[in-house]
Amino acid sequence: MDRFVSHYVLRLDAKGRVSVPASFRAVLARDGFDGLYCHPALDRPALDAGGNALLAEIETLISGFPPYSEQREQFSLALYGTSETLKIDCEGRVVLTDTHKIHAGIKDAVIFVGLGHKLRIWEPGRFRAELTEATDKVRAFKQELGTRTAAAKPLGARE
Amino acid sequence: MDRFVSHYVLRLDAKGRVSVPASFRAVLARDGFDGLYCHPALDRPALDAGGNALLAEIETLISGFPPYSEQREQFSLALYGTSETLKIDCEGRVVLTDTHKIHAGIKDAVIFVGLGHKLRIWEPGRFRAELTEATDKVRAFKQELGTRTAAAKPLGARE
DNA sequence: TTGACGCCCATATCATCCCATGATAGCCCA
DNA sequence: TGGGCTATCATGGGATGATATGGGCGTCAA
Repeated sequence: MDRFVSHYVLRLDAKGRVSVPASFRAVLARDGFDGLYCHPALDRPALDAGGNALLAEIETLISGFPPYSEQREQFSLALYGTSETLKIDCEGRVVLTDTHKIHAGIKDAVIFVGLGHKLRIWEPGRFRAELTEATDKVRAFKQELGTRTAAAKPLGARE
Repeated sequence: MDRFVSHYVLRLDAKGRVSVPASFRAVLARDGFDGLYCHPALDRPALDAGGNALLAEIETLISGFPPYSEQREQFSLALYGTSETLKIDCEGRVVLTDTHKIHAGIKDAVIFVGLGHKLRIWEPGRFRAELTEATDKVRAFKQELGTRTAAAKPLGARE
């Protein structure tokens, strides 16, 4: 498997360490990235993390703005400036920074959520709220898609 | 055969394992996917499962939204974040996660239903209810189609 | 010194692997 | 055509290994 899939609840130990799920470590290893690149999500109380695929996405986003433009500076700061490359110890654990933990409201447990090319780290309670909301919206969108498809032309999306 | 067809009732054993029907395993093998990709169906108490064909469908859907867009984030979360790649042991069995079993109301038996490019996993009782309802709708639609067809031209739509 | 961090080892739980058994269906041969 | 054999498949249980997690110790820097 070459993408981050599924979600896992993991607990922080007394030293603040948390295991990165084995399947995610496997994706990172395949991606060729040593460590875990991590930054606060732009508009959520969560952390985005990943490897080279995430870095490439960020690079693409930033290079889309003209050099020295205000937006480029701001996105560089928000994405590069606040990020960390966490080391993964030989048991597969990382230590989140205090800044990141505060941003996501993380105390003694986290949820790692696979989003395909990257993963997201949540405080478990907040994740459940987010998931409910996303599920509702996706469901509504699917209904709309279904009725539209039936009435007009197919969109290429089946089912 | 390169698609999932027919349906099979299988029972979970004491460890929660359930055999994937041999014919479905054959389709997965031909598809080149190792394991069984599985996620909760968006608007039904059932699970959608499959291999590369299903993943490709999801990938196509998600990549249709721009990076960092709200919809992309929600679809990634609802589809990738809630999915699992189940391993198939050498006897052809998988273990469903508790979350998935709860979503589908699965206890000690399941029914695997082929849907062509993917398959769906139901608790048998709920499947029968769904089947009854679907049959009624199809029958009504067919009647409607018949009267319309008699008056005008055929639509080419099957089923 | 003290605290943070990296490295090492210990352990319990759970998943995976491996082998065994019973049932069924398809095949071969008389 | 009928009977027996065999391959395939679903199912069951024990053993082994991986993984998450906890804690000890040394090192480096403030």
